[in-house]
Amino acid sequence: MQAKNQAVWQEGLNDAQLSAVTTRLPYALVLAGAGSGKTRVLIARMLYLLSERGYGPAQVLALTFTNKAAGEMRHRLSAVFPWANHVWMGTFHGIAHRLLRLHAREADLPDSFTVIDSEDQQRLCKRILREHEIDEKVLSSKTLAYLIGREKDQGRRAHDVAQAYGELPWLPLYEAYEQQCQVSGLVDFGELLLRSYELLLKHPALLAHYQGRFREILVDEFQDTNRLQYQWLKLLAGEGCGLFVVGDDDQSIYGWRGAEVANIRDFTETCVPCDIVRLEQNYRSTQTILSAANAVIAHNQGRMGKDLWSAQGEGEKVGHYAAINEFDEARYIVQGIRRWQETGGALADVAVLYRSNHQSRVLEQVLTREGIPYKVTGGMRFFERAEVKDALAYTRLLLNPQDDAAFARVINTPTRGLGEKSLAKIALLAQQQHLSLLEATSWMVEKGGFSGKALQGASTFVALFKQWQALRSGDVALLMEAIIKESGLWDFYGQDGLTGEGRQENLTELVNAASQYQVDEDAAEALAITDPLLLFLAQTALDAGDKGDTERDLAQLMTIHAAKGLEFAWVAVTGLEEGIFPLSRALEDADGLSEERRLMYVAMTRAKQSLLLTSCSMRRFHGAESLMQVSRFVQEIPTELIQSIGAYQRSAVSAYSQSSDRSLEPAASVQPNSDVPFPKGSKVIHARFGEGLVVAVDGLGEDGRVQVRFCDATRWLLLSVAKLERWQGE
DNA sequence: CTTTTATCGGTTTTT
DNA sequence: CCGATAAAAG
Repeated sequence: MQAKNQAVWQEGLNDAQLSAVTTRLPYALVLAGAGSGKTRVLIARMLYLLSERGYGPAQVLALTFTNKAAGEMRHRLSAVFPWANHVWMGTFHGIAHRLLRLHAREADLPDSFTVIDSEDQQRLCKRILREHEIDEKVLSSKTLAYLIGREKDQGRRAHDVAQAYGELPWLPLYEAYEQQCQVSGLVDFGELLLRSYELLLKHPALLAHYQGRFREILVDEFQDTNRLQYQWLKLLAGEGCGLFVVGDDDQSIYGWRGAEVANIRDFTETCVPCDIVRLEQNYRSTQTILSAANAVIAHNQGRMGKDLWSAQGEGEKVGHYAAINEFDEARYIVQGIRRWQETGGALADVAVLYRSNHQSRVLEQVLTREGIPYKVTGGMRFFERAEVKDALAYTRLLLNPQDDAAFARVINTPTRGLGEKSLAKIALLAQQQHLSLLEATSWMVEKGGFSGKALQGASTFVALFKQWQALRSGDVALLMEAIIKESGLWDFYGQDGLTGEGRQENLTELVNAASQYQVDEDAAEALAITDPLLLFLAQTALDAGDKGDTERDLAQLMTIHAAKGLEFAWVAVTGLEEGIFPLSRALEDADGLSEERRLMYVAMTRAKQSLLLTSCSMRRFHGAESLMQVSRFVQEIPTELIQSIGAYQRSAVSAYSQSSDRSLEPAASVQPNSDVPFPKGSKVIHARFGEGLVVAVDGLGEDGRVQVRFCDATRWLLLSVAKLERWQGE
């Protein structure tokens, strides 16, 4: 049996991977380059510990950053190891959540505490700003939520910040926020970690219990840990527990969210003896793609150092198309995708990546027009949709009447005549009598605190909750359905026409989800929850609810952040322009450019076979057309690795190009040959614009385009699109 | 209190 | 240019 397991975990590992998997040092840092098989190493390590070193399933803890990664790990482990579901595996937040559920009392939380997301957090901040009569122009709720979040990432509460930096003007707001959450039984994402950290710190017996339990903790994507997560990790590990962390400093792209690459260096210095293993063989991309990516990332300072190599041969050159504008850019990408399909490639192997979400708009337009089916990943997630959150807020309030945030969300959704004024009255009473908003409303209904429309609305609202209380312990799906229908949400969204229909669909989907979540006994056990309604809410809190629909053959559109960890045979990275990528606002930070470059590195290393970079010389910004310069990242790729299609662009850039020999000759000087059907100076006829004179040529053959001066204007035309004919005029 | 009109601002987002 | 909020009219 041992021999069989050994065969399983060893299978197909290279020397570096094997040495990482079998290290006997208590601490190990695996610097795993993109596509170097890091998930495989993590799985193998777990199997090795379980089968070779005699660790029990309860003695191992595996931490990831995404539910997806945790799910994949669990899936792959359970394929070879039958007790996989006894291993604690989850996201940092998921495990912290579990600790808080198990020890809610010790953590000073009500059993029914609710996890709130960033939007709820921001709404709460908005309310606090209003209560403190602070204009959002002075300090926006967004900024406040961000500031609080960042401090929690550092492990600092309001009083800690005051001690460290003195009284900052927004600290009373942070304090009010903490208080509000405590009273309402709310826990935000940062709080999950901070509270569970304090839980362990304040209860030595509990800490001793967990430190005695775990013999090794494995961490995926270690470069993304923030200070608090790192402290949390070290506290939980204590003296006797091994730490096996896997990461890549070059792929740290969440610095803006508190991730500290410095944790990697600190780990090697404070956790000794530490085995450092580099995984540099890449099993994903061609050597050309890797060399290009290596060249770009080499411009960053202070790296751990790592050079990826591939055994897959050189492959084709990296393409760079300098488009006229974003429509031309999208059109060229479509052309590339078509060609990929013609060679037998599947659409599911195609990814179009961009720096910011809004860039998907034009791409979607053109892809739709050209009939290429696609899927946009990211953007609005299921459990973030307004209608879904509305329905869940009713549920939250039913479960926990103290939840003022939930109350504020639904009291007038759908509209029932309780606007700003009524809400202020309720809030005042609540504050004076130390009641929750719901209790205050109930009191006012009985004692005649409302009049007319408001009374009508408030009493139906209060009555609804009494009614639902009876369904409270029954079937969650039935309850959800009752809530959605009887609250009026269903009809409310039904009025919205076409968009309303979609919203109603989502509400139906929510009812389905409710019936599915109830069956998950593993989750119930893990979170030590018996109340089915509470279990449902706890489950949805940390879950985006996206269903990966991979069954259909669709091209994938997503931000580079969303693409991390994924791979595609054919990849286009768009908007490679100064100001877009690197993003101008990101450059304000000291480390901003480095992080943008790491993002570029991540983008490039997604590609297995074919990598196309595109840039526009003109882009519609906030309404106005602006001239763009090609991104410095394109310039950082050695000329011999790149095939420029919009050649004239490259010489026009210059501002960031270090050496002039890199820029190509202007395309106008390209000699006429069979690849250039309309050389400069030739006369052409266009079906719509009429007669014209070619004033510039760019690119070759089907990829090419020409600039033609017609009688009314001068236009760039794609040869693949425009039907030009030679005009043998006099 | 709700609907319309003006003004403003505009990254990335695993949890 | 678009979408999200804030004052002004219904």
